[in-house]
Amino acid sequence: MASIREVAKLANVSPSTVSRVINGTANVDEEKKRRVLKAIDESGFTPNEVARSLFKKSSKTIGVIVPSITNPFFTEMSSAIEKTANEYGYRMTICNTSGNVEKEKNAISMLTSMNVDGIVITTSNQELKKILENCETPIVAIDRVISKNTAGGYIHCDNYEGGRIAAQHLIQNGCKSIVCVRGLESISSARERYQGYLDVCTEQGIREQSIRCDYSFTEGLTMTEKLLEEFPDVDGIIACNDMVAISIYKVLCRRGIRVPEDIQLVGYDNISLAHLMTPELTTVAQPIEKMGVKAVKMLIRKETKGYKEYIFSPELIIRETTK
Amino acid sequence: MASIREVAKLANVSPSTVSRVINGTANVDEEKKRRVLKAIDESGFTPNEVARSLFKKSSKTIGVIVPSITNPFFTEMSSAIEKTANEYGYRMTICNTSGNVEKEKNAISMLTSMNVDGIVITTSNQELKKILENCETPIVAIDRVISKNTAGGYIHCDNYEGGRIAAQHLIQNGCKSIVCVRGLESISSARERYQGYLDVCTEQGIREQSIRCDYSFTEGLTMTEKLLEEFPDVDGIIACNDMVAISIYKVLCRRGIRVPEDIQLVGYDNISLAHLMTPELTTVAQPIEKMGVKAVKMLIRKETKGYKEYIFSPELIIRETTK
DNA sequence: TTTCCTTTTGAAACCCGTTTCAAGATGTTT
DNA sequence: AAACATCTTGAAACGGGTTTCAAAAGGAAA
Repeated sequence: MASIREVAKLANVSPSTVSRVINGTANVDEEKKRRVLKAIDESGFTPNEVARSLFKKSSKTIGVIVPSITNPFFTEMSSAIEKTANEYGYRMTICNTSGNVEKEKNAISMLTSMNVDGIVITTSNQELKKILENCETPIVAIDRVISKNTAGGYIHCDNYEGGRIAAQHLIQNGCKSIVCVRGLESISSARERYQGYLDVCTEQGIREQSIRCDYSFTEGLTMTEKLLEEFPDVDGIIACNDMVAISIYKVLCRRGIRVPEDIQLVGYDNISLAHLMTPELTTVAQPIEKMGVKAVKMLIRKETKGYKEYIFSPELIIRETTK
Repeated sequence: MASIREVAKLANVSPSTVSRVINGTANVDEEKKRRVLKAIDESGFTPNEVARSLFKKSSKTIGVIVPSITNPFFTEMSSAIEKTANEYGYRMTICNTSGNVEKEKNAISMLTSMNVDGIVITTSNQELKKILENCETPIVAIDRVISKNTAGGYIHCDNYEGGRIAAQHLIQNGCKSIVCVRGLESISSARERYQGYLDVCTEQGIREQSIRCDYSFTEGLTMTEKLLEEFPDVDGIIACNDMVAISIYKVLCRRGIRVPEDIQLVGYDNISLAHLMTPELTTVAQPIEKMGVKAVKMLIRKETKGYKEYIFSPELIIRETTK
């Protein structure tokens, strides 16, 4: 691979001049510029990004740390991040952690030592609080809060309101026995959604019924079985996310339970699959793309000094799994 | 951020010694080693990966270039790649190209100038042939071939056989009017699958019927409408992938057409959603994970000198959308 | 023609971890 | 005690762009 010094030799100028031609950082004599461009072309030179970022302390990269790269919520978010990053001349690199603290720590130190210009992270581990506070790289937490007022940004959608919306919708639709398939207690967004559901229940004098479930569809499957056993009179289910809603639907269907006639079902997130599945899934939409876009903008504009919170509003999308 | 020279000063040794302690590349006096470790701990030093990879010409990273990061086939593949890469002490960075040649070229030059240790690419653009041939970084094409015998590896699943399997299954199940929703002509894997379908049709004296469709579910939706208009007597559909199969199912369902009673449907890929959807999707499985794992192994073991082809076998997974 | 200002240019330092090389230290053999 | 082998260690060079700084060159004003 040709280096800038070889190009310089070919064009009979100094490396500095070549650098100036490449980056347009200073005026260069037209004749020399032509020679340099010719030399670059002939040698097939491409500037070495590593050397560049070593000096610049910037790699024009946004790092994304997520608990799963197969979960559509995160891929749709990452997709938006990547697209936006590209628009601003940045790349994206994804790290998958499976929610594992060690992997998260690794990912952070890896990304910072790669000179990424910003990190978007979705995590629930309180342990990371100190690390993130001492991290010089701009960081925004997305979807899940690590700790309010920790340095960095926090982008989320009003989960409490989302939980309320879902519960209210089912009650309005005549449900008397609503079960909330709540996410893990450790996940802030899941706790908030549950709280929204709970408050509506107490306000309306409806019994609280819930069951815990992580965000995977395998667990969605087994938890639905358990749910039906524990709450045989259930007529409305709020799922912790759309993937789980899909698996709940599968089990109900298998059991011959009709949706929405016997049980009404509402998901959460509005991933594109919610619209694509049959029947189409009623769900509480989060503006997934907008959240990703906002995260990138905050990072690039360096709006993460101190603590910056940005809250989006959820929206109920009524489709076919509720009346 | 502390540098190795600061650590050296703190520990009262030379930077070389610090480097040797970090990497265990040479014996270091126990007492000095202790001082160095103490200094590292106190200063919170982490080696700068950029400087490291500048010298080493390796970033311990595998680059992945895919046409979409929301398509489950690619995310499941990337997930396997990431997991395997991690096991070998490598990271993964994903580039999304939307099938755009310019973005693909950019991604390649970006990744090589980042000193990635290997590239996994899924592309159909013949234009890249020369670039890939001249690329010093090990490359493996996955799923789609760029050109046989081009330098690098090529990992795929026998698509011709997959097309045959799907067609044979439908014929055995009594289908008389089978429509192949074939993928884009530009995509080698799609061409091969179609060829498999076609050959079975001629062998069995069945009429060839097909319609083109890209791998997005939006097009899947509109193409199904067109399909039903053009082939009103259709009783079997082979989809170019599972996502399209899901959208085909949606349209059929909407029209009141029963699956599998009126029309039998077989997908392709066996993404995890195929199992999760209701009804469960009969599909031709590709060993997505194994393909990803193999790609990483080939790259890390530097088995890509010359041309290395590795073919997996497809497998019919009979579920609920066929009789 | 001299002086001053502006522009262009290359040498060298810089970013920071790694490695080579040779010197210094320690130990062993004869 | 001399000669030799082995280990430990730091100085310096390296990788490849970028930037600073000062010199050189060109142009304009006096």
